[in-house]
Amino acid sequence: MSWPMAQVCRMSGVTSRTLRHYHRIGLLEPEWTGPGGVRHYGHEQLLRLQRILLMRELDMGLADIARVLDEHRSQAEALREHLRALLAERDRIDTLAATVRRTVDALEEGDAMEAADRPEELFAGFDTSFYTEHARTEWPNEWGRAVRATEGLTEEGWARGRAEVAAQMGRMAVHMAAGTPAGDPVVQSEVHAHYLTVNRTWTPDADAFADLGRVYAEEGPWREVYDRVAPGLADYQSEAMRVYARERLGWRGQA
Amino acid sequence: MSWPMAQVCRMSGVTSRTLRHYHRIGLLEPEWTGPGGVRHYGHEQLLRLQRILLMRELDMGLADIARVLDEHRSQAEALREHLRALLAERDRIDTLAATVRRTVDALEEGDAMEAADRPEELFAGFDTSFYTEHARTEWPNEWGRAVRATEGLTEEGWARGRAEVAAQMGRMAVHMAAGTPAGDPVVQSEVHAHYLTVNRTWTPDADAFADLGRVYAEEGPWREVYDRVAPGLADYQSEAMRVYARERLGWRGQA
DNA sequence: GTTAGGGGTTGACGTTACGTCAACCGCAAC
DNA sequence: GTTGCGGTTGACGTAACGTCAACCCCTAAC
Repeated sequence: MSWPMAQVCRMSGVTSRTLRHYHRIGLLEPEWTGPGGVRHYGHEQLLRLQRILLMRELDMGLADIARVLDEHRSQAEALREHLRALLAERDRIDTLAATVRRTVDALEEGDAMEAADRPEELFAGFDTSFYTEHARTEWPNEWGRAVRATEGLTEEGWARGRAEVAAQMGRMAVHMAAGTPAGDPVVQSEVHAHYLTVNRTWTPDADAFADLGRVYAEEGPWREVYDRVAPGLADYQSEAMRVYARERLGWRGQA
Repeated sequence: MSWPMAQVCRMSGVTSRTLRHYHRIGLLEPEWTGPGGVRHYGHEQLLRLQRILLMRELDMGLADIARVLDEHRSQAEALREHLRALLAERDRIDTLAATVRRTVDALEEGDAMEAADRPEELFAGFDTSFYTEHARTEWPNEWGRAVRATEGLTEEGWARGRAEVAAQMGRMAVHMAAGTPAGDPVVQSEVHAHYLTVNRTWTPDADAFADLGRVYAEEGPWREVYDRVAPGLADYQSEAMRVYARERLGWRGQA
C-alpha cells in the first residue's frame, strides 16, 4: 500500500515542497514514481518521515538527521551534541543582547550619539591654544604643516571637521559601551578613520600619533570633550590609538 | 583623496568580497570606478563603512542598517527593536534547549527509544486474550476481519509488527518528553502512522479507534506495555488518539 | 621578447530549508 | 470546446557572504 504525495502531505502536515526537497537531497525518497513523475510513498517511507519530523521538531539540521538515519549514528549522541550547540548559541545571543542593551542605554543617555548632532555645543569653550606650546616645541615640523593646512580653511570647513570628529567620538562611545576591546578590528578601523581625518591637516608619524592619544587622555580640553560624550571615553580612545600606533604605524614606545 | 578596494580592506578588516557585496546590494557604493572596474572609496564612504560595521557588530541585518543610514531611521529605535528580536530568539532557543534536554534524558533512561530495539522483551508476557471478549462482542465485524487478516501471518510478520509498534511508542515517548501537546501536527501524524499500522489488520471506524485508545489507557496489558516504555505514555497516547479520532475521523463522542 | 610570478580583480556557484510562483497536466462539469 | 479545479513540476529567492576558477596588469628574470 502506498499513497501519493498530496495525501502524505495531508497526513503528516508537511508541504509538498518539503517532500520534494527531501527527495532532492536524498533524505526521503519515494517508494516509486508514477506517470508524470507523481511521487508515491509506502509504509516504510512514512515511518522514516516520522523519525525525520521528530528530530526536525528539535531544530536538528537535515544533514544531522540524515546521519542518524543512514549511518546508524546514535540518536541520543546526536541530540546531546545538538544540545551543546543550542546552549552555545543561546549564550552567544545572550551576550549580544547585553551588548545591545548597553549600547541602547548609551544612546538613550543622549550624550553619546546625540553629541554627533550638536558638535558646536560639544566643542563649546574648547581652547585650542592650550596645546599650542606643547605642539610647537615637541613637533615643530608637524605643527608648521598643520598651521599651513588650516590657514585656508573656511569656517564651514572647520564646522565640518568638528562634526566629523564628533561623529567619530559617538561611534567610539558605542564601541566602548558594547565592551569591545580597544584592539578589536572594528575599533581599530575606527581609529584609522580618525587617523585619516587628522591627516587632512597634518601627518603624524607613529610617535606623534601615540602622543596625540596621550594628549586626549590627559587633563585638559580634549579629555573634557571626550568624557562629555561618555565617561571614560578619553582613556578608551587613547588606548585604542596606542594599539593603532604600535600595530599599524610601527610605534615602539610605551609611555 | 580616495583608496582602492584592497587598501580599504586592509584598513577596515573586511574582505573584498564583503565590499563587493555591499556594492551589489547598494549599501555602500564606491566613490568612483577606475579602468578594469577597480573600485575606489573616498572619505565619505569610509565613514559610512564605519557606521555599517558598528551596527553589523551588533548582529543587525544589512537591510535594517540600510534603513537607518538611508531613511534617517533612529538608530536607537532600530537597536531597541533589534534587542527585542534578540531576546525573543534567545527565549526560543532556551525553550528548545530545555526540550532537547528532556528528550535526551528520556532517551538515556533507556526505557524509551531502546525499547524499540527490544520489542520482544517489551511485549514479554503480553496477553492478547485479555481483550478477545471485549473486541468480539463490541466490534464483531472488525474482529472478524482482524482474525482473517492475521490468519496468514508468519511469526516473522508478527515480529515485524511488534517492532513497528514498539518504534512508534518510542517516538511518541520522545514527543511526550518534549512536552509537545497531543494535538500538535507532528504528534497527530504519528498517530496517523499508528492508524495505518492498525489498518493492516483491521479497519477501525472513528468509534472503534477512539475506543482502542481508551483500551490502551485502561488497566491491562496495553497500559503496562506503554508505561513500561515511559511513565504516563499510555494516557498521552490515548489522548492523542482521541484528538485524532475527533479531527480526522469525525468522531463525535467524548468518553 | 617573453615568460613566470605576484597582486589584484571579477563573476559564478554553494551555503539552509524550504516559500512562492508560473507553467503544465489530467479530469469533470457546462 | 472550454473552463475550472486539484495536483504536480522546475526555477528563482532568501542572508551574508566564503570559496574558487579565470582573467588582468605590472615587474623582474631569462
